[in-house]
Amino acid sequence: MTMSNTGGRRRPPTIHDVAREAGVSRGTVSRVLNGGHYVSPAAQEAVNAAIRKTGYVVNRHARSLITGRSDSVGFLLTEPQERFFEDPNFNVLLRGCTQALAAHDVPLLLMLAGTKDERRRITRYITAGHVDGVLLVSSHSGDPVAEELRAAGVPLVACGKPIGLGSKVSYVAADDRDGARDMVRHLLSLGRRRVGVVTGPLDTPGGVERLAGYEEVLDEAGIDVDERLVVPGDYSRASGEVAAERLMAQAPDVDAVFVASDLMAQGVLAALQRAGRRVPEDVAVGGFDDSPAAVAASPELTTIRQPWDRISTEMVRVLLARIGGEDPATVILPTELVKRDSA
Amino acid sequence: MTMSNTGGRRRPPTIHDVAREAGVSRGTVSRVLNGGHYVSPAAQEAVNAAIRKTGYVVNRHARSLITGRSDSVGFLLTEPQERFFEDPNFNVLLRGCTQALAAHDVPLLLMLAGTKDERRRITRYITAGHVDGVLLVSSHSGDPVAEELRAAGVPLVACGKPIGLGSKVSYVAADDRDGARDMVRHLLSLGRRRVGVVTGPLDTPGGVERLAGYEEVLDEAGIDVDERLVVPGDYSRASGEVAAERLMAQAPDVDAVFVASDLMAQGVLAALQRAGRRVPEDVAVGGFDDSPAAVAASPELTTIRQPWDRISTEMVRVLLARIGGEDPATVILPTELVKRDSA
DNA sequence: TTCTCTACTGTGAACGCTCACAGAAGCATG
DNA sequence: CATGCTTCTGTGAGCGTTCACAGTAGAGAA
Repeated sequence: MTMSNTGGRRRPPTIHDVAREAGVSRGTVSRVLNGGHYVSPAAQEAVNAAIRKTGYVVNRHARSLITGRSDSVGFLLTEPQERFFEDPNFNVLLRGCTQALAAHDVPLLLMLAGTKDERRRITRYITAGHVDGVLLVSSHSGDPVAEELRAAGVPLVACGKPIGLGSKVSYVAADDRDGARDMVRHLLSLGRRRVGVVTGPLDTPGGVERLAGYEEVLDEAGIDVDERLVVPGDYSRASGEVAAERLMAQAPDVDAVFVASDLMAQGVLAALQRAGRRVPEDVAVGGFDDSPAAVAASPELTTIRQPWDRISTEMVRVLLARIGGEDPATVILPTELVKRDSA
Repeated sequence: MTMSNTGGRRRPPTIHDVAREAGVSRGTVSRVLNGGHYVSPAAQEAVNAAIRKTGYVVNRHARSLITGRSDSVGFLLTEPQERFFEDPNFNVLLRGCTQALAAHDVPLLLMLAGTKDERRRITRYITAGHVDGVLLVSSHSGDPVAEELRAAGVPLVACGKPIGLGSKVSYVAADDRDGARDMVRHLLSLGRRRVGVVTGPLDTPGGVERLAGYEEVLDEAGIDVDERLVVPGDYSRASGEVAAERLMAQAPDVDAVFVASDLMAQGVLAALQRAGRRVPEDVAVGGFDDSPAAVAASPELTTIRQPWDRISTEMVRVLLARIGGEDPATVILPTELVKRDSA
């Protein structure tokens, strides 16, 4: 009654069995397994046949023990997890990374650093070399886990530009600034001249960049930035409502708003409509993210789409390069303006 | 220029270093690491001090090589991935499993079996013993991956009752039938007597069970099941619309509908309202899942909540027990009726 | 012939750990 | 005093790979 799960599992074949089957030595089998250089075609074929026949699969533990690599990578989320787990874009990212890694036969270990305990455990786990590198999702500044990993020399690729980490960390990000520029240009092209902005948190690169894009386009159009049209937010829906009310109070003649997230834009829509302003007739609204909130909103939000699928494949490419000892360049990917009804 | 990532990483301490530091042998250190039986308090303490001092972390590859265990488990998704990745409940499940495993110091490997190639690769990976067990998310019948794993004797715990797999597979599920009973009883308690049902796909256990619960309660209330009130669906929003139209055509006097998923219920609401029926005044509607669709709908859906957080912790508990050689019982968890506006 | 070079192959050692075993020490029992 | 039992400790072997090295065979050059 205690060994119910052992039935059917037998000792798997080793490289030794394959060598005997193929009539060669362990060394030759190993060479075939690792690229096949300096192996005669005959031996090559014999080994492959033996592998097929025996159903041999390499024992990764034995390999790792000697190579010092684990041939696996971690996917580390240090953000407050609710925010990301509720964001479908996060799912696209996670799925994309998993699949891109699978193509290289590299397993992905999911790591969630919520509590202090978990953070310490995960840091030890990673610095002990149990993974070869880490895909990092963490946008708030001064993340201690990320800093510790960087200091320990763990290959790291961040999603979005990390704040406070040295230049040793590669990252892959959407071009926030350019996305913001596109949106604000679009609003101007509709003839609006009193364009407000609801920013993201300004201790995150995304928040800073999106605001910078807004200012650049106004500059370029010869419009002075009016401080009364700039209102801070924190990406949440509630902060969007508050911001919109402040905006209407400070600058009643506002005729367009660039909102740095779709969630906030939902709040902005609600506040505007409550105040009797029609969207987009009286005030045009542009969001950011192309989240499901964008189509759920009414009117449907014009917004900026980030290329999450490409972000994931690029993150994997860059991380594997970094693990391989290269020093790959950071990647900035273009965004896309999605026109719907709100602007 | 090619070894940028090696800077800062040094050879980590081994069990040997700890033994020397503590003035004991490798064996004693190993015993401390694995539970501390047959170790004197003095040695125990000396070893722990040495571990702290050296910063030693066990090399899991070396351990796995000899124990044959990997001390990791896979989280395998064989469903069409879109469906699950878009479902926030799936996120809760994944997060819950990751955290519950982390508490046991067991890493979770995320595995997505989308294409045929991926399926073959993953099957080989798992049957080769690279993970000790698998948390399985796969509800459609006759899943070949699951069957192969079961046949290979891999410890398996499914989420939801698996169809077509033998009794060797444990599972953890919400009590679909009881949830359905609760909802239909609730509809009857509102005085409704012409209660229809939009079923889920009847080749899934969930679909079958929810329908069974509906029939049981009608029986219990002495009401004959009217075939015209039973309409099939496939959990999608579109199928809900179609089903509602069929329902109104076949049984115009319908005054309540139990819909086997919130998504379908959204479709049902839309069709009913288009036909001029008021919800809940003319027709009461009950959903299932308590997904975000439930609160996004108007009126907000009365629905059945499944305890996804508990499902995940139970899945982990059962899997670890099974890996440990026990034969744990299957777990059925209670659901909860969430009353909102639609019924 | 003899030497060198290239292409290939086999062998022992090592990776860091656990496990089985042997043995020591302490104490009670015959 | 021998014997047995319990509690604790050290040692050697081995898990399945890779890696460095030595060695072989054959081709071409001197």
